[in-house]
Amino acid sequence: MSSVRVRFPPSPTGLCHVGTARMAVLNYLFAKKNGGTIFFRSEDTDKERSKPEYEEDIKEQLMWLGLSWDEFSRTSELVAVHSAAMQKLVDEDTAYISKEKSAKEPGKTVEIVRLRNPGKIVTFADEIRGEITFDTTELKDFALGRAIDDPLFHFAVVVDDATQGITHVIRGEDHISNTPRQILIQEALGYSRPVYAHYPLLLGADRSKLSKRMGDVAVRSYREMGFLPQALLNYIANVGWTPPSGKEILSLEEMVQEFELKDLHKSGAVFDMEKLRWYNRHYLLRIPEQDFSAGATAILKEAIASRNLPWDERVAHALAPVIRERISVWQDLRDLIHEGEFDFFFSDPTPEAARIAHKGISSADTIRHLEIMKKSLDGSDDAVYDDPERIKARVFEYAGSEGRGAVLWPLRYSLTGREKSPDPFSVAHIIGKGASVRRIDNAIQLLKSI
RNA sequence: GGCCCUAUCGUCUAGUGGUUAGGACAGCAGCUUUUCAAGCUGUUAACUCGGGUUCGAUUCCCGAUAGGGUCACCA
Repeated sequence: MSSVRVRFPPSPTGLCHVGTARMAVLNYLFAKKNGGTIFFRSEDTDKERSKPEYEEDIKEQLMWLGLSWDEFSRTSELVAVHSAAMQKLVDEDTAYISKEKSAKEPGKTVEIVRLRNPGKIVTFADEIRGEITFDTTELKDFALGRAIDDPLFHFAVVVDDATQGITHVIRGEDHISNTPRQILIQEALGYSRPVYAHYPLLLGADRSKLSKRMGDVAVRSYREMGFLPQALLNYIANVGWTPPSGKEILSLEEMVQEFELKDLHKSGAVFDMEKLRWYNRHYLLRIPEQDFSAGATAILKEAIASRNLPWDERVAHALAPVIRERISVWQDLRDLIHEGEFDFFFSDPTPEAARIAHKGISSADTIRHLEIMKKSLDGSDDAVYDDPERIKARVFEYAGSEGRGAVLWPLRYSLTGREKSPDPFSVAHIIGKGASVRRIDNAIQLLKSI
């Protein structure tokens, strides 16, 4: 039994697409599970649209996801092999050169190489879907190359698959209709047939093939939004495949252990951003505190600067736990800051006097409560501010006896100037003693002035 | 339109010739809570339709319908 050999055959005509990443993951899992070899084949047969930077992006994003490959080839560099194969077909009269008017350049005549289609019925076994049969007559004498030395996609694919000894072709179902013509080329060339497995496509919200029109499809975009590679990898592998264990959260190693082609689904699946966000939050919650803090600080620093607020390293660091509780993806943090949700951590808020008192509580009582809070917080030594729980312990008994809302609402509102925010203990901890006391005092003065 | 593929909650899915058709995300409710977020608990919601086969079909077969893919001198 020959060993397994699979391929990642992206065409470098655009940034790495999530569909490309999914193709790579599925092939990777199958290869690793079976101790196989992976060929990364850059299919740059379209000279006009292929760009080196796209090839770079695809490699970069796949590596970012944690994938790897064993061998690399570039279709354009194998043209000699393709030409020889095509020439052989022409010599055998299995293919012929046809002089035609150029479809691209009006007026020009070109020599297209076409296969003499035997027009037979082709049946192939698909590992996921069973037997699939086509009548290839309708394919006519399809084109193999724009010239003997300028192969078209299907021809190059077949020759490269055979030359590289590919045993399993695992690709999206959009290639099912391409399979019979590739088989015709294979047979003309006398190659053996690989095992085929066509998995379902990733769909947009409208259930059509995921495309740029539906929003972000570039892996790079997800990376820039702050999705973690494990989360994206886990998600794209799990939509369209269910491991026997039924687990939803799996590491790449666990996926390899569980992978079987037969567990791939048959029907297309809608790409669900909410589910992806859920995966991301799961992984974000598990990254080490130090790393999370460093990541949050970097984003905060830039976003806070863009709002022209003074930077405070200590505040930023203390803010990390609050941030972790509120975001699913790093981009959420940028959004939060740009919406002004976190301004009060870096500069004193401007509360409205009328909103300071809790509902149904008089201004006089509120001033009294705030005076006591201020005194209590002012009298606390700095160590108390190291831990929100200690601040809470400091004021909670009073709040409990006087009515939590009556005391805690004005305290929190004084500190944040917002109807909605994290709790006052966390806020006081983060902004520190000086700012806390100052803000409470501001609120008291504001209340007295009306 | 021809050909091909597919069909279970809104979404991703599990599953079986006899089940209270299970889970996850989202939603909703409650708890907790000064607010928000988080967390915890509970909960709404599905077998596309019509014929067969069968004692019995969500499950097997056929058809319809719907959705998708593909029909290049793109990949």
